Amino acid sequence: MSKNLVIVESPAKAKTIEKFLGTDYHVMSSFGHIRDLADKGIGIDFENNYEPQYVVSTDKKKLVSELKKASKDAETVWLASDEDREGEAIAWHLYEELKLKKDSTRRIVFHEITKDAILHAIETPRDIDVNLVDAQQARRVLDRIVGFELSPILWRKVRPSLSAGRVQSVAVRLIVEREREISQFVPEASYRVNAIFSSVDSKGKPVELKAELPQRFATKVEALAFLETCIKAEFSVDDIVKKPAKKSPAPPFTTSTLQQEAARKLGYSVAQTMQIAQRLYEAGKITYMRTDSVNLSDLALGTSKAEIISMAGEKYVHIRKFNTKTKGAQEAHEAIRPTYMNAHTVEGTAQEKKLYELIWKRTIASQMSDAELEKTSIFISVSGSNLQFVASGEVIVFDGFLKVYMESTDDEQDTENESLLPSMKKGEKLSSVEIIAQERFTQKPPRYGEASLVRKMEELGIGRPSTYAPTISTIQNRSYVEKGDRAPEKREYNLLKLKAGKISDKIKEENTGAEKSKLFPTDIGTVVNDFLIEYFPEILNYNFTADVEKEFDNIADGKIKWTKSIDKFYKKFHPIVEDTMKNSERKVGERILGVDPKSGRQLSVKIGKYGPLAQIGTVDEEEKPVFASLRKEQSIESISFEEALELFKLPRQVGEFEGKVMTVAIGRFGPYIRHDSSFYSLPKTDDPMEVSTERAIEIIEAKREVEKNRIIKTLGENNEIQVLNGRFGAYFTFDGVNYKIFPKGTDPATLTFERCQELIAAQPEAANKKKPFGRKAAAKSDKKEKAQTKAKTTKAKATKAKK
DNA sequence: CAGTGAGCGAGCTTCCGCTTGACTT
Repeated sequence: MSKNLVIVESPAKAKTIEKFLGTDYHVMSSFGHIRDLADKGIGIDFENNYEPQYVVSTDKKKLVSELKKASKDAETVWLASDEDREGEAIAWHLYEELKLKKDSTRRIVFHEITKDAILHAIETPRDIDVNLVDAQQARRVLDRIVGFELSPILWRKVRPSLSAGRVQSVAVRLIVEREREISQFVPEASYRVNAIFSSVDSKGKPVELKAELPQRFATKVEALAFLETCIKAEFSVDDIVKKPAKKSPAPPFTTSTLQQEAARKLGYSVAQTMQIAQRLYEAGKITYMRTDSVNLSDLALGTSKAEIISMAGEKYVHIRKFNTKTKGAQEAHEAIRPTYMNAHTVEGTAQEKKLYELIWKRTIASQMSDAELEKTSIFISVSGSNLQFVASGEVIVFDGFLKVYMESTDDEQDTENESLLPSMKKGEKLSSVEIIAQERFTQKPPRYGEASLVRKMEELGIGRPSTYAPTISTIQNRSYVEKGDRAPEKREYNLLKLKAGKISDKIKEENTGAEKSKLFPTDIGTVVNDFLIEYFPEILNYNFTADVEKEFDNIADGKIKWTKSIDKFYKKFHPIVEDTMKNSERKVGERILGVDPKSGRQLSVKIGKYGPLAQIGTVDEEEKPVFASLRKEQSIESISFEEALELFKLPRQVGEFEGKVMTVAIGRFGPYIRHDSSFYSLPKTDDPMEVSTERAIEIIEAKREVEKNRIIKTLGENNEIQVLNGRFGAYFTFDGVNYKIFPKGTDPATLTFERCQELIAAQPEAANKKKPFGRKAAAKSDKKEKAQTKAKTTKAKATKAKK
């Protein structure tokens, strides 16, 4: 039995540390927090000075009893959770729950997992910082109060099962407001002028030079006037300016910057990035992946230096210490870096390799020299005008860190690759090849993607490295926000071109506004957001978290008692909750669009039981209202009167077939024809408003034909196996499960019952190999989770009933 | 697997932050 028990938060960390400490130390992991506020009810005793009611989480019961046993057997227990607010609280909860003794308990901390750091920590133990623990209790209780008092208001006033909270509601707000900025955006046009000049170099070889006019023209008249003067103008090199410039590497990765770069460079979602990073961490390949620190350990700096020298030479080394700029960063860990800097790559899946290499490059680059550039600008004067063209070029004099890594940016539209310019002399005459004035429009603000939302949240100090990915899935799971694409729209622009002394004037077309994998607010998200902003502006304020963080700091510094701080908040907050519950109106986002010209009744849109709907008439009229669902891409906020009216043209009857009517409508899976209680999907090429009787019959018969050919044969005494024709070729089903037929080229007609049994036996492995990511898997796990909690609650109910 | 949208109003839902598995199609 070991004399010492060390408890850390992460099992991977436990494994590493145990190696450093030797046989006298047994290292165990708490797997994060071991207990939390009680889940039934609010878990806070308001009568008793906000006393938190902590319970050991059900999935931690077994672990806690193991820890308890191990702590009893040990002479000394070392609480080595992270050195931040949550870590301190974890230590305290362990102390309380394991009923540890003060004399035999030590609190130690280290921010890097190196032998020196850990041995040093063991030599310098301290007590649990009660003030820091209290700051965490205040954080926890505040979040519980906000979440559990706001959510029920939404259940009553908007829709059941909704949620609100300090972090998620602000995240949704960002997206709703961005969407409004975009829809209110009015693009402004101006004319940008580019020119191509030609000359000959010293050897008499012709060279071309691209230049741009820094000024833009507001109107076509001005642009045209400038081109007119260019017809007769002489062009000459007025000045050549060379300026040295520097580029510095970005700091090593934090959780947030890793998520952004992995999204930009590798196209991963934030959840994906975290899953892959977790695997690399567990395999000991990288340091901890949930961190807000850009700091590297001395060990890492040393090995990086050695690596750079062997790779590129001494002059590429520039050791740097980065400082975090992030609001509220707690810096309990190092930056995300490779464990061993000399490993340029790792074994593993393609995704793991790519992410690892990204981390390796970023880390190495952060310790490399600046890149040195020379920027050249050639100013070209135009006779008869005081405007000047500018040609700019950039040459890398010394590549420095660019040898391994360049950070990406979000706006990749300005990819004018500035390169080497031909050498020119002052006063040199140039002739113009062509000069183009192109109408350009100001850009809409971009929608947030997952990673750019994380960046914004981090900037506002909202959320923590461990919660970025979960928060993003929460707001999507609650259907406040949807990830989606937007097809580009065509836009006309004007192009004026001066060539060979003539100006041409053309209208051209460009694509604009295409978006991929961006976050869009849903109607329910918008309605909930507007409701919360109306009644709880303080909580939804972007600075709310920053303000309460200051308060928590004061608690941590011992300047104020946590219960006092919470009391101050609650006394203000709770009355508003009560008042809103009593006096606010139900919010369904109703918009009245006008009057239906046919019936003369009111046309409106709102959120209904099953989602957004349009409605003709009102419930208080004698005649019942008529309803129609909004299409997937429509929203209450932006739908027009005409578009809403259009919805009522379906379902529409398209005639009779075999004595039964055929109706065309649009359902969850798109347009369909219903006939004799069967459904027939409309091909994309058919417009549901136009489909004729003949065409509808054609579609029905086509599907029947496919159905007829679907069954190849049936096998087994009760036909329990069916061999069928599917979209991807023949397959067979048994007991509701589909099975592949192999080897390839097998004639399905020759299959026997016995052969099918063999194939069934062979399939489970094949099915297990493919692990799909994404919506399906997520929806599944969500469902399961729900089922589990349901089981839990029914169980709880049963035990209650027994009592 | 495609329709619904009043009601009797049961009993349910919900937060943030710290950690990893547990499941199948």
